[in-house]
Amino acid sequence: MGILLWVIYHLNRLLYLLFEIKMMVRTRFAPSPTGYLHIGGVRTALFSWLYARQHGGQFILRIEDTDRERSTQESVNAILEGMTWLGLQPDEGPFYQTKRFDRYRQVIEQLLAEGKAYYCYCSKERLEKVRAEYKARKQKPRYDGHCRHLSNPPHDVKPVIRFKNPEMGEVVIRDLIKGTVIFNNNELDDLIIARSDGTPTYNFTVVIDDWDMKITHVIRGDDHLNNTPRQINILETLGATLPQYAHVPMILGDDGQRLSKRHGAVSVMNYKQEGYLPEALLNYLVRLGWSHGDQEIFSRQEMIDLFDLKAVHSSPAAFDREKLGWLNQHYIKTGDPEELAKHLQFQCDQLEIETTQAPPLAKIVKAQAERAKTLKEMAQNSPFFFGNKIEFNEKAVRKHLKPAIREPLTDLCERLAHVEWNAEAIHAIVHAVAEQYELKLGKIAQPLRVAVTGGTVSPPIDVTVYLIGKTRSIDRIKHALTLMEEMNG
RNA sequence: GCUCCCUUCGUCUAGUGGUCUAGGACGCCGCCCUCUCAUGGCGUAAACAGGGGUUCGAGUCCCCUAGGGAGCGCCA
Repeated sequence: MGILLWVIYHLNRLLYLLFEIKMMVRTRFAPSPTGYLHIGGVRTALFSWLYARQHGGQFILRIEDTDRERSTQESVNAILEGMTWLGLQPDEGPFYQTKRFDRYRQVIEQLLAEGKAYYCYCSKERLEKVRAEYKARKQKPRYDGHCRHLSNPPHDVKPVIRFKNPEMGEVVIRDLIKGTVIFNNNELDDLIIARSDGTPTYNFTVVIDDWDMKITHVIRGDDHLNNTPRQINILETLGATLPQYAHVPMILGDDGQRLSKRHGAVSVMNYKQEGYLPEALLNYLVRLGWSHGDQEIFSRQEMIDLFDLKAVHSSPAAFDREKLGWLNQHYIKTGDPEELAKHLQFQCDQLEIETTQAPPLAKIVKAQAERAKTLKEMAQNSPFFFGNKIEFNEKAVRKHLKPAIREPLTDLCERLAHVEWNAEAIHAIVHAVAEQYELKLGKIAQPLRVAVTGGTVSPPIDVTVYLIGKTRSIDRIKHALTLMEEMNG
């Protein structure tokens, strides 16, 4: 009996494993290198990556560079750089479509031989005319199939090659996000699969690649939903198994309009420049158009475990920088200070802030985490920790460095000079001086703050003074005292 | 113009016919904490696009309208 159970158990496991192998998930991200990698692209890449990770599958990167005019190596580099920064490394690739022209040619030849594609000699002028005619008849502009049955083609024009799209019937897409979407074949026309120079076009190369690369789930922007029926028709003609489709809606700007440079359609690397953390950006993006109950914070592993294409909204979502900022600060507050210090160093380098005089950056991170939404902001808000010289805020000086504070401040300075340098001791001294002169804590803390930072805003005064360091603090207080003397004669 | 997609607080969303006098989060405003600024805690205001159905009952299902978006290239 025991042996029987053992056999059944392992048989089940074997079946399960076989099923898993058969159903091995393969997703892809297929950008065209005609610009930077922007936030919308990152989100579809993230969804694809998550889906592959969750199912123990592969995530493939494919560069769609068939448009040789507009594709650039810089763009490819920008895409690779962005994905590396975010930790969305592909398991396979990058594959370049321009290196697969032989394969495309081969399939085109096959389609031609089987009468499933044909040469089209129509001039651009004629095509335009035909389109205009359809439009005039209040129909969708499209190709009229003129060259489908051409008996004696002209010899002086280089033809394009068109795919014979079915004229009847409909294409039913079972989209994982959009649901069932139906297109009538009579809405479609015979699309060009090879240009007159022989190079293949997008709608064709995508199909061949997804097929060859055994992509099981095509997760992409919903601007491709309209292309899908054409692609399915080609796939079916080729006898290929169809992948599952998931069309994710686009991201809108904060004004609900199409994302433009003004609101964030900038390179992802721009977010690095601005001091955002990859985990914050990813967390923000995964929650844009997708949710798991009321959960807002997702670690990378949680995203992988919980992400679900079926829970992705079918409506577009607006990009909200405020919320990104909140998440970024969350990760600044909860992250490893040593790790964050590297990011802060990066920002200082960007801003040409000298950090050799500064206390350990990890300590600055700890002190400033609560008052910075980005690392860039943190670097900009901490000049008094970095340099030797500080700039006095005139208004702050006038308000807080009044004659009455001269004596307590002098006293304070004296005591600081003889204390063991740590935040607790400084804290005790500030309190003691306040008590001695019967001042509210603020009446001594603020003048001290102005003296050592030049302004009225900084981390708690004991921590601030501690981090600025003994010598620099005392020098600055003395400097402030002489300044006061000059002011008041 | 045609085809397709979309529509819950300002924004991201929960909600899969009754538990919704619609919940959470960001933001806003207020209060508390407080040496500043923040953080944190508490709280207020704030939405089912409109109209018809179906149903005992609709934010949830169906239809129409309006509004928004995408596609209609020898671009991807």
